[in-house]
Amino acid sequence: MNPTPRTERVRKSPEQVRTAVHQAVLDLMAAPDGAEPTIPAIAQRAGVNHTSIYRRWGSREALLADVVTTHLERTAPLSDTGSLRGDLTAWARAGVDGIRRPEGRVLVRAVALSMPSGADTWTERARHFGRRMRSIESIRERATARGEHPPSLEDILDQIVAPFHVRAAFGIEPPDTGYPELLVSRLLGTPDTPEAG
Amino acid sequence: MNPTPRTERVRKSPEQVRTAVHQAVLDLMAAPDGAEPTIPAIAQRAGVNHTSIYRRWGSREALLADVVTTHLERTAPLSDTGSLRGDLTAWARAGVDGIRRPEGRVLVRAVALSMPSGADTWTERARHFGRRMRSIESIRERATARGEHPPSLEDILDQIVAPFHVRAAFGIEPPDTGYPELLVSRLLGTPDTPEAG
DNA sequence: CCCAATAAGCAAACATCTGTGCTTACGATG
DNA sequence: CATCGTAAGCACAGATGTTTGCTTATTGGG
Repeated sequence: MNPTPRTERVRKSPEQVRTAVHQAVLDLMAAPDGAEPTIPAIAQRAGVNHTSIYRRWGSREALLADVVTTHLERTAPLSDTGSLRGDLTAWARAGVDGIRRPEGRVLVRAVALSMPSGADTWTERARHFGRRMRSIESIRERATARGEHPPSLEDILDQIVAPFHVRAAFGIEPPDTGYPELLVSRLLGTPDTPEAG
Repeated sequence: MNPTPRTERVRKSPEQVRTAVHQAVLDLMAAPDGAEPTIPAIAQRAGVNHTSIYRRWGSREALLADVVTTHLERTAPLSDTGSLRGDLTAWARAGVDGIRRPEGRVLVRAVALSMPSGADTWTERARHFGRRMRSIESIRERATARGEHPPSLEDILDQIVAPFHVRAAFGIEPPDTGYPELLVSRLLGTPDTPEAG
């Protein structure tokens, strides 16, 4: 008896769950409706039980933060080009590629969505954002070590990072040629001329 | 008999509901926890039944969009200073005041939150954003009418608007002196020198 | 003054999201 | 091969958000 083979329920390993969930998040966020995915929706898409997600990550914010850090660091291995200008341009070029293709746009939006909205909010948000700015900081540090004088983090934020976030958030395509170079030149001055500021 | 006076349930007029709900949205978004307010929460705060909100606005996005357009146009009567530089500086100064005080930060965040996340998303988002950029466009138009040659909308977006949105979204305070002038000078060049672009 | 249209309030159904206790598969260790 | 710790799956409960049918106060027009 028991002709019904109980179920072909195959249990995924923790690593499989992690992978499947990450992919599901990226897929859902890249989907045309582009809404913030819910935990149950992610679970279904990933083919795992939603309780696994709740127990492992606890909140959607934490999950998104995990996805972001994982894939951001994978996507941007931080090219060390040997010059401040080169590093910044590379960063910006990665950003352009990022917001031009859906799967990259996703990450930029995910950064915004993974912002903590709970209790201590403002300082917490700033700290969280600081974590995302580490790649920029390391670019500055390398420049300083080389004896260059990089602009302040704030100036880089305003002139390089901000345009990407706004465009990703609002769906505005960047110019298709020379945009990274344009942004960097605004910040550092044109390659030939001395700095303007 | 009937000693219990049934209830002193006073019904609000449509206009009262509208006002109370708008104010509740602004209050809740300015609150320290800064989370996206839910419809029931808004209703309770406003002292109205939540069904009234559902029936009238239909979705939180629509409600936020309504709040934004109403208060944005009230807050920024668009000072016409007589020069492109003056207008842009005034706009930026309003932006600084905006993200420095909670009740203003609210509007900047609300713009982001009121972005449509539904069906046609990207074009829809862009259109929605375009609506928010009208004030900038009118600044450009006035400048053109005066014979000035204003920068492209895109350049203004990147260099003036973007920094505000990013800072509002991530909780980063702007420099407390000269920030509007700094941004405008980057875009137009310093007042004394000729344009740098 | 009366009447019809509009929209607020109420209650209850409905859907969805969040969290908990328990069982059980998997993998590591001895 | 036996045992144990970890974490996935399941069922269900509780909280929260969304929607609908109905009643009734308010408003404006005849």
